[in-house]
Amino acid sequence: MLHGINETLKRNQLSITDSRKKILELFVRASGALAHADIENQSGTEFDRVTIYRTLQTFVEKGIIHTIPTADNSVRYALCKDACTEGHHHDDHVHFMCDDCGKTYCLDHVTVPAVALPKGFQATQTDVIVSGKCMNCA
Amino acid sequence: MLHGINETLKRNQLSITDSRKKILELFVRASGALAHADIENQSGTEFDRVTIYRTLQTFVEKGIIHTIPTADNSVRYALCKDACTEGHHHDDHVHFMCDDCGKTYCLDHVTVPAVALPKGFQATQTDVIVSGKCMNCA
DNA sequence: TAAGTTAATGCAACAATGTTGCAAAATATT
DNA sequence: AATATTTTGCAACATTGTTGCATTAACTTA
Ligand SMILES: [Mn+2]
Ligand SMILES: [Mn+2]
Ligand SMILES: [Zn+2]
Ligand SMILES: [Zn+2]
Repeated sequence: MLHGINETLKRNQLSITDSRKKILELFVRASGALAHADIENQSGTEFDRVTIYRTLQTFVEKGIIHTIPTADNSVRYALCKDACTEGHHHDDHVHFMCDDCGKTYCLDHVTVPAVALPKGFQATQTDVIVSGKCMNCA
Repeated sequence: MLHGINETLKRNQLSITDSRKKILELFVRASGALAHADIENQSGTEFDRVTIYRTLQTFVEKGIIHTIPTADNSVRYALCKDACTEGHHHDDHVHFMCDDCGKTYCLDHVTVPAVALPKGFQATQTDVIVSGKCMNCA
């Protein structure tokens, strides 16, 4: 699966650089979501902080990863598993944050329910964040 | 309705100070949610930035206001209309963010749907954030 | 209501997070 | 291999949030 990384970058018309390869690899290996700080920790002093910010931003724009809204207002990112493309995300799954271990999960098979809005409101996106105890901590 | 402010503070065993009165008043008057910056703007140089942070924190702890998770990761606050008490919030309503005007609404009458989680996951809280166009911008 | 007690505020200093411009380095193209 | 393009690292800055502590304001009780 490791060589899929270069292909993912190519497919998205991104030049293949050390930081992009390494950061994308971290996401592929990760079982849950990653925060900026996680990436900074796991890659040591290898890359500049700014490079990580820019790489994450690029990946989001290309539809390689998506951001996860959290109740504690810390930004997290996870691989897009659906057919997301540049400027067009389709990550309509529920997210789960464990209060115990802090891990954030993409529940890819739990789709977000439809919400009936009051008259006049038009939805374009719905985010659902569930928190509680995860399968490892329950 | 203005004298309800002092009573709300008393009921929550908070001493009545200028900053608390003014900030609570801003929430009562506001039709939507407020960010820290909104409060800072609307109160001018009247209060120190730190005081605003501490007041908001106190109000959240007491169950007077609740935080709203947002997709763009900016903290917003709104009055609790349900029976929230110290350390016990019951704001199980859907939130709406307008992409046009930026306003955040508490849809008090739209309750969050139940979500069926995979085996092993235990929910304690569910947040639903819908974004799109609000009644004024649609 | 005045004195004593308790709690909140303002200030300064700091920490964390994120952004921008630009020269140097790496990647892609020919 | 030479050139053109993109990305990176660095420095500097902006924003957001936190903490300790002396001053000030609010509350309590006499
Ligand atoms: Mn996800
Ligand atoms: Mn609300
Ligand atoms: Zn867990
Ligand atoms: Zn609007």
